[in-house]
Amino acid sequence: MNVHSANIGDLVTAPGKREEILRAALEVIAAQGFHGAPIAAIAEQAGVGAGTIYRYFENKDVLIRELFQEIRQRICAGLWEDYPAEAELPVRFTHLGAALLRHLISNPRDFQYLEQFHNSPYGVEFRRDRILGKGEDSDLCRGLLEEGLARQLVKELPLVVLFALAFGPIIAVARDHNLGFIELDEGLIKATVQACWDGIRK
Amino acid sequence: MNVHSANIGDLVTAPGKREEILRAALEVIAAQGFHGAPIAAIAEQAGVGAGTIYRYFENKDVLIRELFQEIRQRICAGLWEDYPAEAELPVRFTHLGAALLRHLISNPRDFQYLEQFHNSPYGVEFRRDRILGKGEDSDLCRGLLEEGLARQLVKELPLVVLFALAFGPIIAVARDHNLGFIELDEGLIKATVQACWDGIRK
DNA sequence: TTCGCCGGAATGAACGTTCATTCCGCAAAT
DNA sequence: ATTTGCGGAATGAACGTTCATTCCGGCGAA
Repeated sequence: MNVHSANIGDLVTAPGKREEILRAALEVIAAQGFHGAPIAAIAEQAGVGAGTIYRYFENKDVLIRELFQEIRQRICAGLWEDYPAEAELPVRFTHLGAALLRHLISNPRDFQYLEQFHNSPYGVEFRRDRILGKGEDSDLCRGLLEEGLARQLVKELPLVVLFALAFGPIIAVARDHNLGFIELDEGLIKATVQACWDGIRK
Repeated sequence: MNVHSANIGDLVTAPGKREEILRAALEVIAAQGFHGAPIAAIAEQAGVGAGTIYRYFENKDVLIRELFQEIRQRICAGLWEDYPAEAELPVRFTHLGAALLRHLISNPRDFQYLEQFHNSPYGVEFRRDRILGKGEDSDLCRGLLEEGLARQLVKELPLVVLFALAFGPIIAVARDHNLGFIELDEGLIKATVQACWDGIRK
C-alpha cells in the first residue's frame, strides 16, 4: 500500500524483499537495541543496499512502526488459538495469560522488540496501548476483566489496576526468562498465571 | 572529590553546580528521553556552558550513570522510613510495597528516568538489578520473600517469579499513574499492594 | 537497446567532546 | 584604598564522528 503497491514489476524483481528487511530489522534491533541499529546494519543483515530499504519504506520511522504493527498482529493472532470461549472465566483468564506468556518467551525477538519500542520516541504515541494495544485484541483481555467485575469475581478496582495486576507479572517474568534469570517451563507458566489470577480474584 | 575538591575559591564560584547539572539532566532526560537530551540541552537547562559539564563529569556516560546511582540511593533510603521491622511478614511486605509505590508516583521524574535508563545502552550492565539494584536494599525485598518461602507463607516458586508477582504490578500501576491513566490515592495504593500479596501468598 | 531497480558512495545534519580564550575574584604591591 | 597580576573556572565555536537520507552509475530483464 506504499510507494509501490503490487505492480507486476515488483512481484518479479522483489519477491519477499520487504519481508526480508522487516526480518532483518527485527533481528538487529532486538539484539542491539535502537541505538545499535543504523540503517547500514539493517541493510547488511538483510543482504541489500542501504538505499534499497528506502524503496520499500518511506523512512526509518515508518519501517520501525510497521514492524511494531506486524509483531502486534502476530501476538494477537496467537491468543485466539484454542481459546475456550465457553469455559468459566478463571479458565479463560489463565488460558489467555498462559498463551501470552508462552508467546513472549518462545519469540524472544518479538518481546525484545516490543520492549525497545515501548521505551523510545517511537513508542510514545502508543503509550495508551496495553501490551497488545488498545484496539482489537486487547478487547479480549479487557472484556475478560470487565466481565469479572460485573460478575463480582474479581476485586473492585479500576480496570487499569486490574490490568497491571494481571499482566504486569507476566511481562516481568517474560523479561526474566529472556535475560536468562530463569527457565520457564509449562509448570511455572501455569503457576505464574494462576498467581496472577489469585491477585485479582475476589 | 574530583578535579577540584573544596578550596575556598571554589566555594565562592561553584557552590552546587555539580548538583545543578545533575538536576538539569534528570529534568531533560525524564521529559524528553535520552534521544532528546543532547549535552547542549542539559547545559542550557542547567544554565551553564556545554564545556562546563565536562569539568564535573568525565563524559556523558558518567553523568548518566552517576545520576542513576543517586536516584537509586534516594529510593532505597525512603524504603526504610517507618519500617516496622518487628511486625508480621505480610505487614512488612505491604509497608514496603506501599512505600515503593508512593515514592514512584510522587517522584515522577525519578521513575521516568529509571524507565529510560533501564531500556537503554546504559542500563544494559544493570540488567541484573531489580528495580532497586541487586545490592544493598534490594536485599530488604529479597530477604522478605526468602523469609516467606522459608516459613511457607508464600507460594513455592522461584524467587525471580515471586519478585515479578510482587513488584511487576507496582511498576505497572506507577507507570499508569505517571501517564495519567489513573489517579492513585492512598486507598488504591494499599489495595494494589494487598493484591500483590494475595498473588504471592500461599 | 531500453527501462527501471539496485547498491553503496556521497551528503548534510546532529551529536559528544575538546581547547583556546575570556572572565572573575582574590591578594600582593604601591 | 587603589591598582595590578595571577590562577583557574567557565565558555562556546570548532572538530571529528555517526547516522539517515539522497543520488546516480551500473546492470539485469525484456
